[in-house]
Amino acid sequence: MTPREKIIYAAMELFGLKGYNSTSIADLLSRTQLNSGSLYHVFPSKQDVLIGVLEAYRDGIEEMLLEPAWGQVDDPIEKIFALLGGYRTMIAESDCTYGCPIGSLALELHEPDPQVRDLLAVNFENWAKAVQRCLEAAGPRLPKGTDTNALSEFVLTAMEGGVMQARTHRDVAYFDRTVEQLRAHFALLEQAAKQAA
Amino acid sequence: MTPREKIIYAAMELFGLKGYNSTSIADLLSRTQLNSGSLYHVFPSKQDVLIGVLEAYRDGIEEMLLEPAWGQVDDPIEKIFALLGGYRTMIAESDCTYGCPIGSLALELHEPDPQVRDLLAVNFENWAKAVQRCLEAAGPRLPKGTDTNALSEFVLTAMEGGVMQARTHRDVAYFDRTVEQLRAHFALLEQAAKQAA
DNA sequence: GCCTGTTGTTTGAACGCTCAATCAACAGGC
DNA sequence: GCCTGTTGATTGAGCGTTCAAACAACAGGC
Repeated sequence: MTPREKIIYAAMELFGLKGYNSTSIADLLSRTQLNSGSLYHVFPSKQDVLIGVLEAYRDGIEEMLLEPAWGQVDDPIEKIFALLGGYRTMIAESDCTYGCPIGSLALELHEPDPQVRDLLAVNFENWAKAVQRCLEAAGPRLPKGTDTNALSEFVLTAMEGGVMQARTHRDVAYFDRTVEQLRAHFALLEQAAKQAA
Repeated sequence: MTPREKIIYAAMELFGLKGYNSTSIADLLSRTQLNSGSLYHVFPSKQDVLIGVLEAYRDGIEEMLLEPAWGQVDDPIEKIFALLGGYRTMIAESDCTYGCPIGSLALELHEPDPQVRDLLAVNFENWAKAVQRCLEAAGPRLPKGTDTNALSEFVLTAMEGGVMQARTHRDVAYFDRTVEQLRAHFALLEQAAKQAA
């Protein structure tokens, strides 16, 4: 494991746990057992660590997020809810302290550099696109002319909002109810598509 | 205007603009033209300022948020979208840097004191309850047995997720599409209620 | 096999600065 | 004279970052 990997790995954990601003370089050093010079040899600044983390999320979405969730799911719409189920697991396993790392950073960083903001946006975009592919695969089960882009963004919206409420109340039930509402929405869409056919 | 009011007012602005951690006491002092001793005479710690802010949001939801949005709206379901319209205005007027103050704080503070967490939760709860009253007022327009509590939380979820994406992409359209999807959901619900009748 | 020069990496003390918080001194009304 | 509220320089911890020095690994010449 290279120093670079060590740092990224530790930063992913700590940024998620304490946030970016509240994670000090000293935190990263004690977690990785590196010295400050070594860290700064690899990353010229703290923000570069953040960029590295966001790139890692961007490049790892398939194997870190999608593949684990979709291992044994074929139905395209169930894949969407399997993805949400992955988040539910994270919330429950963390005693409801889990927050989507991208969403948390997006709200914590109020005036991010363009490079950072773009990476946040790209991460959201890739997530939504993965959902959109599922929606396209569902084909005629959704009403003709469905805006799959807008609907995929809506799924992301529901996930982020549900995670936020679950963490604030320290209660997964808030996430569960959000997912339940989304399920109802999909049920209504499928029903409408069937009636039109 | 008492020092206390000055501080709360300035803190509401600055916490929203830069976040809690990135707002220094010095920022509050220069904004209010107070001295540090005066501030600490009113608020024993920075966290107490935060608590004051959250209490102000809690106590001011009617006149600061609901009344302005509902001034000329009677239809209960349109009241919900008028409320969302208020957020749309804030987003647009701020060049898409606006974030719901409660949501931003909820995600920025990773290990908040119980008192702070409770205040965040209460603010969410009151917001959702206001929406829920609209849903109840809509009566038979929604399907019989609709879980108005869960649906009101879903509206909050949509607002928060939409605001988050709009700010991250610096583009109101993301918020608009979220609201559009929510409108579609309500249309389907109303249609289902009508068919059942 | 041995020395020498080079390159890339690691070390960790130190730096300058900002932060939240303090407190002895003071002012003005009653 | 007392008391409530204000002043603003001061404190000390913690922050991100720097840098001269040490070190390891290797290549080439002899």
